[in-house]
Amino acid sequence: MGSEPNLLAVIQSQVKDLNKSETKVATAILNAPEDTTRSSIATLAASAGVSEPSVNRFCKRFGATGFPDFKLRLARSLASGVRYVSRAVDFSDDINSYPRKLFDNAINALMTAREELPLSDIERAVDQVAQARRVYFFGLGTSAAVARDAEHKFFRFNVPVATHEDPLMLRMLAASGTVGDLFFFISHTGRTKVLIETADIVRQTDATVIALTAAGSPLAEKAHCCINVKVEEDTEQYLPMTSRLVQLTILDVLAAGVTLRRGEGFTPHLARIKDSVKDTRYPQG
Amino acid sequence: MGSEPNLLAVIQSQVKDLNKSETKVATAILNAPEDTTRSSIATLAASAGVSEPSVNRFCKRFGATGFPDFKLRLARSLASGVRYVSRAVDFSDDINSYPRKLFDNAINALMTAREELPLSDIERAVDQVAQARRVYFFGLGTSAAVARDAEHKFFRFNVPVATHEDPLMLRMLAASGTVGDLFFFISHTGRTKVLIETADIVRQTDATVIALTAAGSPLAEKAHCCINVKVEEDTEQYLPMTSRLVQLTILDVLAAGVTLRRGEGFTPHLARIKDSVKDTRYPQG
DNA sequence: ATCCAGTTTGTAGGAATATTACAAATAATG
DNA sequence: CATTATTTGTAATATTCCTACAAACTGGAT
Repeated sequence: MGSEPNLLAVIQSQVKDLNKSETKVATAILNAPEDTTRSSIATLAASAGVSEPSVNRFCKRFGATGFPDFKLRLARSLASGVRYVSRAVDFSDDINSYPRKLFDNAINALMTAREELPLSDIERAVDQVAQARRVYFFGLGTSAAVARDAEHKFFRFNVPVATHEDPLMLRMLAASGTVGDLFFFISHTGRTKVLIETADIVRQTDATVIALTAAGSPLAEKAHCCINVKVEEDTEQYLPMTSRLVQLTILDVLAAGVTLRRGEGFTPHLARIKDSVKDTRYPQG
Repeated sequence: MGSEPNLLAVIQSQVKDLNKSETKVATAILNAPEDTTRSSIATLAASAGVSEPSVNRFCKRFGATGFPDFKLRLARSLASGVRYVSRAVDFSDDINSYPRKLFDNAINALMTAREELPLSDIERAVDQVAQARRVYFFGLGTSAAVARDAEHKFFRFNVPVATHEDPLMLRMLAASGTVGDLFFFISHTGRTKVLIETADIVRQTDATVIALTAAGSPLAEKAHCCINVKVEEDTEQYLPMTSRLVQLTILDVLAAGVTLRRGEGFTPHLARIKDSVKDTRYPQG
């Protein structure tokens, strides 16, 4: 289920390589894409001033099996595609535009990630976490908050979890790793020296390394199991924000996976933890 | 661009009011919505175990002019990312379903929030943060990680920021507030006693209270300015995860807002901060 | 010019698909 | 248990779409 590129954009970009009647069809579609999804091949052919088979050929040229399939793809593009272009915030933006843009970007990132979920890696990671005797979540900078969040999530599974930011602590803990210890590294870039060095140290022990980071990065290479997060981000502009959202969601997925692995008998335990904070809140009213 | 309600959601919600054959059609579609968009009315009728006109009637019942139109609407719904209603993960899920569900929920929450962004509140909050002499981010439990993230984001604006979790610290800092101090509370429920009490103390000073929390909650009432996050969440099941994503994104929005407020002359400062961590990473490539 | 290969385009018929009218079956009501 | 309303399916019709093929272009080469 590969995330197809926006169909309208594709048509637009290839419009100059088309022959006469195909060009007519292309412009007709580009002028009224929404209408196109509702019209029959005859209608479109008429409004483009060509014959029906020309339209049909046009559709096939763009990867569709026929006109109905083409309409379907077009409809999909329109639904998602409007906000498809990840738009960077700039100084010409105002309150009416930049919040939307940022939300759009966030949604986009999650949608993209959803289409490319590395399910087998996730499954392996769930296994590791579920079996671990001890889990460390290591992340620095922006990822420190993500690691913190992970700690908050995973302590519920009756496994000792910890987060650290002190590089010396990281190294020492890494060196102390043994069978059953799991070191879970979180990094947007996968190029943070401290983390890579720490992972190196872990690899000299019998402990396990999991990385939630960019595919192909140095950190990813050190890991026994790597969950790839590829989020294209204008990391020049601001901070990595969308990748962080994806990371958090993937950690949610892992937590859910572990919960499922624990089985139904585990829910009372989770409920007890939840109940424990009840008295810290005012009751709903 | 009228945001039509998600077709699958509508079907799901009305499935119990349908008659026998319509129910068959509904379940067939809900089981394989993606396939449905590609299949003919005959195929769907067969897989649902009903006749073609039954399918046709079903389509019309849900506002379509006919089956092709229905497929189109369905395709749009699928593409718009809100894949399912809010489907809770349960113990019948496996690796092929629960990761998707969680991502769907996350995307859903962000899309809903995007439609209801409290722009004027955001603007006011940006003002407050931009002018503040000092900013405290207070959050407990899951929101502690969000507060941490906020700290990471906002220190860049040359304003002293801090996070704390110790209730005693919270109270003492609250009491020490003066004009120009900004206390930024983050809470999913808005009913955490410690935070509410702390906000109370702040209100006895000349400092300002901002809350990123649920509308109408006790905490929201204490705030000078409240950014409402209403995310319906089966908080019974697991943890508040989607609301946390929305909170994070809103904090991103605020950060962007402050950046814009600071103006273009501020970018070198941001660049300097970014450069400072360059040497902690291995270069790309 | 004009012939020829290659390409493009349209025509027409046929195949697939969807809709409608109506009748049979089922359920609901008195 | 009869009567009415509702639901469902059958069969014919209408629509939409696709394919094969022929006509019309195009751009060289003579």
